Amino acid sequence: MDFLTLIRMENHPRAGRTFEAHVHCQSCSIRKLCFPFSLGDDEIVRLDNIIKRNRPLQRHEHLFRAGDRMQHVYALRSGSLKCYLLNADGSEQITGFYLPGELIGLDGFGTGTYPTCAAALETTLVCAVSLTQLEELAGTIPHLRKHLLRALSREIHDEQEHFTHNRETAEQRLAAFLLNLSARYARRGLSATDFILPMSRGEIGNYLSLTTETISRLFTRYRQQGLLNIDGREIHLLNPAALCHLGVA
Amino acid sequence: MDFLTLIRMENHPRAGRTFEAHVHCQSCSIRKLCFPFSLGDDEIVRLDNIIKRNRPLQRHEHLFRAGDRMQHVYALRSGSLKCYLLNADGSEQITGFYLPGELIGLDGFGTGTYPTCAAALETTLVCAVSLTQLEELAGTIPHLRKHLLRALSREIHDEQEHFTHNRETAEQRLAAFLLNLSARYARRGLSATDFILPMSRGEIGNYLSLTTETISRLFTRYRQQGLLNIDGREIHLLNPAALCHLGVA
DNA sequence: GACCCGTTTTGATTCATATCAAGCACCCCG
DNA sequence: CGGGGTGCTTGATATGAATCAAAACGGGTC
Repeated sequence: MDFLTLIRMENHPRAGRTFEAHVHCQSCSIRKLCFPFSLGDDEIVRLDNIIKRNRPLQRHEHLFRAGDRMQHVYALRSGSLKCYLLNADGSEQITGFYLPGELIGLDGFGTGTYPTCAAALETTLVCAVSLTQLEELAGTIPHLRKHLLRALSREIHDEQEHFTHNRETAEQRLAAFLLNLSARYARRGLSATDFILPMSRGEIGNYLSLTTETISRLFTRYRQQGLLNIDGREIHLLNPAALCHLGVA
Repeated sequence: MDFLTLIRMENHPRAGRTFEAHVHCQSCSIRKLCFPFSLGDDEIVRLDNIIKRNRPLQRHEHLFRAGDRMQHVYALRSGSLKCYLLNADGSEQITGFYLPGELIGLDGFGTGTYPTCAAALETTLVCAVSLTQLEELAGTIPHLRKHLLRALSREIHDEQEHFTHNRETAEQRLAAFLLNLSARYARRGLSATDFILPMSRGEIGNYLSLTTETISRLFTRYRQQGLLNIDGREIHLLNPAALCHLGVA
């Protein structure tokens, strides 16, 4: 039995059995992240009723692939995953990394099929929300309707920001990326300065339109400048302010 | 009186007076582009009732600015405009160009304020849809609800595609840009091979993360290769297939 | 017609990052 | 314990587009 499997079983002792039994939106610790608005008791139950909890995905396993019919929107419960487009030549272009509480698959509304593939970066749990039921529910719960529009809209803005960074130098882009991750971990109550990168240097590079080599060199340079310590995927930000300054300068 | 003003008056003889009087969604030639789904007579009237038609915007005039409270979503009726983010240093990053039938301002749902500025590239007419009324209407017209999600979702996908192009060469990116414009004009019943670029070389460059000089050099190169003719902003695609091939290769 | 200002074109040079090429570290596995 | 795979690091070189610079063009104004 390999290390990952061990970890998985430790975190999720009921792996292999269904997860329905003991977790409900009513008591979910990250509900405020997925659906951050007040719902009546009745409404929460209706939301909970249409949510399926899938067995855990393992590293490299796919949640869906580009072109699959969109039947669910997913909320990430634990772990992390990446979404990527497939280029004509078969290479992948990572469009985003997702952390707990974030919604995945919203970009499928446009055509009714997912435009991207979604793959787990580590052992990952998601909640699946049936599309047809979600759309119905959106008709009767104005808050939910508004939230969906917001989530989509925010994703557009994120893409725009991400795009804008492309005109900056490699140094600035990586700094902005690290700070973005840091802020997202902090929102989840985790350390803003110490965290584990769930993705490889190559994946970061792919996402930022840089090469593995450039990412690696930049980490070395940051380390030499005393901005951070990094050992493998374990990162410790020593001077977030300076990193931030890089991003702006 | 300058040329632009003349043009405006010629196209829009009622400029200065209200436009409400004579145009309705019921009879609008591009309604299928803004809201491309079947509505009952009653529903069309309800949609039409919440739409305001503004006086024309002139070149460089703004529809809204980044940070403005989002009170309307806009449908472009004629002309064209650009949306851009303001960077910390005050420079602009163009996030998109809009043609008739396209919806503008959807990315404001996220925060309730527009993240971008929107400025007319030429004399331009828009229909303004009140946000609160649109949200109400979305509650009762499922098609409309679905369409909004679709429009947003599609915009995400467009951003992703646009982003992906960033890893390609300048030559490929400009080719993809021209073909994209061409396809959009064609959808509007206009020529796919002959059209006027509503934006400057600098604006194209800004949008594609390239410099004015590079855009200019590329146009010269395309011309030398017999791919197109271009005179000022008047463009004539001679070999779209080869241009397309560039984009893929 | 003379001048001006913004846009476009063209050329020479520079620079950031990709590419090519090794070597290293770690982990799994036999 | 040794072999092989994968991901990471480091170095040398190449290159595509930016930058700097200047000239050409067009339209608008006086």
